[in-house]
Amino acid sequence: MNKIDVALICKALSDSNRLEIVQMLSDGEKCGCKLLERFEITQPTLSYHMKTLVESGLVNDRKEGKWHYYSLNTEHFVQFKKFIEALGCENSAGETDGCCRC
Amino acid sequence: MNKIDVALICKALSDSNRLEIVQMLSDGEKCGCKLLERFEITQPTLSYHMKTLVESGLVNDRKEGKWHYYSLNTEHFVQFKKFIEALGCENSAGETDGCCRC
DNA sequence: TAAATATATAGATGATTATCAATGTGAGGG
DNA sequence: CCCTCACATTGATAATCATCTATATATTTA
Repeated sequence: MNKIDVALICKALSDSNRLEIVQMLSDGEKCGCKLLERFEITQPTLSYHMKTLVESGLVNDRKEGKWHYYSLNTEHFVQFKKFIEALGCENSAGETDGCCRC
Repeated sequence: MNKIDVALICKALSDSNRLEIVQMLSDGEKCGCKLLERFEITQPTLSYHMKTLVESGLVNDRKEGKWHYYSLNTEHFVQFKKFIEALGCENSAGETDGCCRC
């Protein structure tokens, strides 16, 4: 995962509605209409946010009948977390113990 | 640290220039002119990005003579990492072992 | 087949973003 | 006291964002 991918995910998480959607999905997959109930936004706006999340790679979209089930893309999410975890940690070759100061 | 703070930090990290600045600062504090050397942007644009980072709480700004020294706000950064680490982890009360599946 | 439901798309709008050139400010040096 | 250097601010601009209303599409149900 490179800088561009991470920046895209950060952009996806830079809206508090979308952050809350991700929190809700951590509990397991949910369909769009269930998500919509929890927000004070219109259906097209939710659709727009879900598109943003899916395109960032953070969320999966599974269609079943007339429903869309959204879930976290765990693989991608873990990679993102690793990048953020490493960010802000000195990784210079000069370190003798192989550990950063964070 | 609440959702609004996290969304603000994510917004600050949603630009690959700023992501790279944070990477550079992980190596220790740097002055603006040193940072500027590494990018293909003008000085006002760097100034704008640094303001964004400082206002997100992620970066400290220390003035010394005519220089500005920027460094990571470790405390804030650690809190952000904790939030992201917890995000996407089920924390429901039903869990018996107190651990999430991530 | 017609109605209802879940979602997407199109088009509009006001707000915000990233960027620049030009200029202002404050500190040091000759 | 002027000049230079590091940085901020202003004003402009083109692009993107978040949101809405209106409408289209696809699927299930009566």
